[in-house]
Amino acid sequence: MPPLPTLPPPSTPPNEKALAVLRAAAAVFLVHGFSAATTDMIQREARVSKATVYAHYPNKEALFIAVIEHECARMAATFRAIATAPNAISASLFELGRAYLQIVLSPIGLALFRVVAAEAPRFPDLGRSFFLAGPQNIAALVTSHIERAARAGEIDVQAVGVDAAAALFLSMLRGDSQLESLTHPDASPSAAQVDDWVRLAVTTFLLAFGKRAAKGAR
Amino acid sequence: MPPLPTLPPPSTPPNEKALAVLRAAAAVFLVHGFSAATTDMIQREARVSKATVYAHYPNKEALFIAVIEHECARMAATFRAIATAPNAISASLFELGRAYLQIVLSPIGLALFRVVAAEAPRFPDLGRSFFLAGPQNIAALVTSHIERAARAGEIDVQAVGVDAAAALFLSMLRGDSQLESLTHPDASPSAAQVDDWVRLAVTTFLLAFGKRAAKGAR
DNA sequence: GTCTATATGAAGATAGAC
DNA sequence: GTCTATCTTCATATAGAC
Repeated sequence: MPPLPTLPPPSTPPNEKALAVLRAAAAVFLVHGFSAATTDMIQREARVSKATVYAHYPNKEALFIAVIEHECARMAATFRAIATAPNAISASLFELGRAYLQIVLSPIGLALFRVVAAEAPRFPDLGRSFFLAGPQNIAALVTSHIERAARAGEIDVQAVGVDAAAALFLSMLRGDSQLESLTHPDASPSAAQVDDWVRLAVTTFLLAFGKRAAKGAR
Repeated sequence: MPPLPTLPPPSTPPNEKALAVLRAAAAVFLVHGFSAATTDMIQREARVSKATVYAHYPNKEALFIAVIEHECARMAATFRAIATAPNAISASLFELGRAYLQIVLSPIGLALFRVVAAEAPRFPDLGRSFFLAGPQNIAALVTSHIERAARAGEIDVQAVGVDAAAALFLSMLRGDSQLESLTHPDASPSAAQVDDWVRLAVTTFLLAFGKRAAKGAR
């Protein structure tokens, strides 16, 4: 009897310990930033010896880069999931906006932004990765949604163009909410507060680009 | 309501060396952030001995706090200068917006934002100081400008309120420009690019809140 | 690959002369 | 107040056994 083939480890089997290191590193780097984080913290958080950390990553910088790239990929996957979700076709600006803001204002979203903004001068590639995985990704989503709405005659964005309209919508969403959350780390915004922000952005967007009926009816 | 205390003047003794230390510390902290900055760098930059640094500031944290408070106070002063400038009464949204964006996107403005965002969890007071000195300050300015325009019948912001309208205008201004500058530290936006961003925000603001003639005339 | 133990350097902060 | 010299601690990274 041939031996039952043990389930072959997937192509790139991240070693169990290697994964523990990466997860621990994420936790530590996202809380303390690059410089204040120490390999000791990571080693302890991963319940692993210091040598094990260096067995999988050549140095602290490489580990940091791996962490941020990993988080960016997760963020990108989240946005792709929104894009391909069954309700995507009927997704309103409001739903899209709320999904975006919930990610941006989540503890991980804020921490990632803090770290990337702070370390972009030192790690320029990470700044670009973050921009592509997050803002760029969601902007493409919103743009296509706006394009559809424009073709359907629901809105008119000729004054600024589709891309700018999408960017402005996202800017209005992020604007104050992200700034307040970044500078007031104690207070986490409530779900109701988030909804208020989204409504405000949607209202203003439609005032600017909605068909005149919406405004004239007032 | 207790009177808003003006930011307490940073305890800067008129001492020549103390000022050199503070200026050097600003240069170092704004470039490297708190943790990566070392007192050696500051000492060297100030052309002063290490003991002199500690003669004026009890430790690295206190020096950092002094630096950030000082920069926030400078920023607040800049905005107050805009407010009281002779041309303030005739200042258009465009001029106000450009002044704001030039400060936000300046090397110091970006560096200050990076550092404050990164260190706000560790130094919550600095987050608050920054918010009051910068966004809050300029928002008050824009709000009063919008209020005047609304009373003059040039715009109608009843749909969202004056405060929200001001916040949205500033959010549209900052939005993409600040995000791109933060994540792409190599490329500094040109003056023309800045003007484009301001025009875009003003255009959209007027589309949303301008009297219908502006929109109907299109 | 994983551990314990350690080398090596640098950081924050101080002592003591002037 | 200011300097030179130094103390102490701790960080990154490695050596060598298993």
